[in-house]
Amino acid sequence: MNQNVARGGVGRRTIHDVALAAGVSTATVSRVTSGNYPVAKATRARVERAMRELGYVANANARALARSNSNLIGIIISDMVDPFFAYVARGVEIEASSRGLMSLVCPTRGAMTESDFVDMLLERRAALIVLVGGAVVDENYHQAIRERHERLAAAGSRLVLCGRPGVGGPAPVTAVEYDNVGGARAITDLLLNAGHRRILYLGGPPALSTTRARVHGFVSALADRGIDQPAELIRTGQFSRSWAQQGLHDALDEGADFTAVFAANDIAAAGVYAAARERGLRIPQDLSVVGYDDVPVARELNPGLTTVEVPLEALGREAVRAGLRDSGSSDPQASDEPTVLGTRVIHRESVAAPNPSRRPSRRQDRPGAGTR
Amino acid sequence: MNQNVARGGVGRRTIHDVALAAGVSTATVSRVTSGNYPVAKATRARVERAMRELGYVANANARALARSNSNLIGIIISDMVDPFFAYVARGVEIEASSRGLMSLVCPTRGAMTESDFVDMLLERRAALIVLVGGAVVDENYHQAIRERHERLAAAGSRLVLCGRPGVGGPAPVTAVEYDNVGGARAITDLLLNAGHRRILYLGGPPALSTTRARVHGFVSALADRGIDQPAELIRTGQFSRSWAQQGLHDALDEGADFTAVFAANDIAAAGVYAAARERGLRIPQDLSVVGYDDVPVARELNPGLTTVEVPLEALGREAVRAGLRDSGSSDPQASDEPTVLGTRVIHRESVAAPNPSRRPSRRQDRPGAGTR
DNA sequence: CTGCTGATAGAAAAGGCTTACTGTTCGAGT
DNA sequence: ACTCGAACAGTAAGCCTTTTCTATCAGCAG
Repeated sequence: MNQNVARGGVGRRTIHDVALAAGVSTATVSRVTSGNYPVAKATRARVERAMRELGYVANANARALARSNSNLIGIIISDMVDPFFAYVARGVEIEASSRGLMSLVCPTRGAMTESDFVDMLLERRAALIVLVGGAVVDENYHQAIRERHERLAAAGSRLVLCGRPGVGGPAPVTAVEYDNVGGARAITDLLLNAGHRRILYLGGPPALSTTRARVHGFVSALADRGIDQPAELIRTGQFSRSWAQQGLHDALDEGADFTAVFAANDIAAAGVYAAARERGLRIPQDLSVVGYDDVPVARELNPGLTTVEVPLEALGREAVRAGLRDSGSSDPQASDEPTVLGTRVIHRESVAAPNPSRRPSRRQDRPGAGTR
Repeated sequence: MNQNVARGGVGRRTIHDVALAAGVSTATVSRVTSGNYPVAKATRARVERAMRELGYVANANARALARSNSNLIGIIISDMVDPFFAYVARGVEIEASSRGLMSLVCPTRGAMTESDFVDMLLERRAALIVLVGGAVVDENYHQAIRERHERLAAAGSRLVLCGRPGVGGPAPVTAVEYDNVGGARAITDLLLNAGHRRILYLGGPPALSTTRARVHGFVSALADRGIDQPAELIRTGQFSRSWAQQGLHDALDEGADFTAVFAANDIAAAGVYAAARERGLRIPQDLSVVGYDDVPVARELNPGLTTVEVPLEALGREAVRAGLRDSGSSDPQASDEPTVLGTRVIHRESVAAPNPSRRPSRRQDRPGAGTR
């Protein structure tokens, strides 16, 4: 065997070593590894043998430089321990790794912003960047997304929006969404059908597209029954458990009148459960509660939380499919209409008919009483 | 301004453009961006201005190639939606991004194996690879880890073990662990102090180092009180909720005699709760339950789960600190002793004194009865 | 026998950044 | 006034692959 020493790298073989060992040029080796150019059968075999014997593994960085495109896919999420994002990220990862792409997860909860991460991914020439989760859709939104999209396109990266509004126009940005309005409407109907008329909507950042859509579905379901939702029964803030917990306490302290709570998501619902327990309110006898997302905690809550299932993992998978789809066809219209995935109601035990004898009220219920 | 067109890339500026615009050589620009070589103040300012004006962003792939080391850090975990791993990964990510490294998450639950990912990370010249979670420690373990370690070291990558046994020897592999034995012992003592003598250990893959250590802590705490744990009360299998749920049903069906359950982790504990509810067993009156890890679900279970807190995020952070620590000092002994993080018991409401009148028994309790 | 075509394979030029070397400048020491 | 060395900046050789041309070779039609 050709015992030439590896140059460069730290003791690693390069395409050069393989070429020498196989008695071909580096170009041929490259053609064998990338497989997108004809190589004679015998030659291919020799090259493959040399690669095996030398334990050759291509330098992905050199490849990325030469191709000016890396096989990396950036997943920009808010927080990787939040199950909503974890499941979407998993979907992205599954679809990515099935195509040989590696997933860079970029949580914006820490010191880095979405924009920092986009820059870093740009430097890396990531193949695809998936922006996950709701966004603040103000007058700058479309402009900002479009600019980002163009900047990325110029560098050969693709952008896909996942769970936030698409951006149309002459060069639409690929988007994959799920049905927030429909889901909210469906679960509100469920509450309505159980007899509730005064429902507290609790949680979610007010400016976030997700919140807007859910609230919209909620309010319009009520409106369809001729119910006018009072402003004091829509309390937005954050998606967190602690915010919702405090939120329920506040609403009760202020004497708000409601028999059910629509928590902005399941995590918030957990906060509602906690506060209800602290108030000695039984779910669902004294208070019905519904959530959104159907993340695993929904089933661990006691009683089980009735909620809206969001196809989180499918959302992630679909995002990379859509993002990579039109790689071949140069037809920009292909990605014009955003994909939207359906949601469905998951029935558990947290909803019952309103209890006329016992309604949530001011602090006369001693707090901290526990479940019993 | 110098309006030279960007060469190469797709419309992007290169270090060359910046050099031209600033009237310096590319070497100088490089020195400004990397900051590891003195540059006169005025020159630096000019270069920085040029970069800003051109919107220059370095090509990370070219840099990685030239430096033969990318600013990537691989996190090899079993599953990104499992909170145990999600929290560790978050710790890694936080520490990584504070050093300008990006995190590649590599879940081995899918089609890829740990070894596949290691290869891919090798191709990329990842700066650090963190292997998270317990491992099957058989006769090959040390050998395999050591080999992997050497292969990585040869390519300039570092390896750190996180939550699995370290590998000593002449060139020890950096490891960061947490105290499984001590934690298990402590929470077993808590059960013992509450009066329990017959405790079922439930869950966790039998061969996994994590399971071994937890069971060891459990058994030795019992032994310290002169209790000999019968084999039928150690039931290992998987960490999953569903496995544990079925496991409790099986144990009960087989008439096993116990008053408390030590679930291998909190997720398994959730399964125990579910099965207990299906059996009409009240926690903690009829059955005490403890878990391990203290992931968020522990607090949502009702009653709150008494468990062992594992500093998951700190574990991840410490792993990258330790892995990157001895970059400077070439002293290999620096990482000899694995770091081990402490655990502590979190008291909630799932433990009570054993109930003499009511003990878990065969199927006479009608299943599916719910909580009420 | 000549010129052409198709299938392969090689040479060499990117691709963008880092860094060892090699200057150059300028102030300080003598 | 002269040498020395610090401080800074430029030159150019990498780092490893990909890919565009170009060359070679067989086989074949004319």
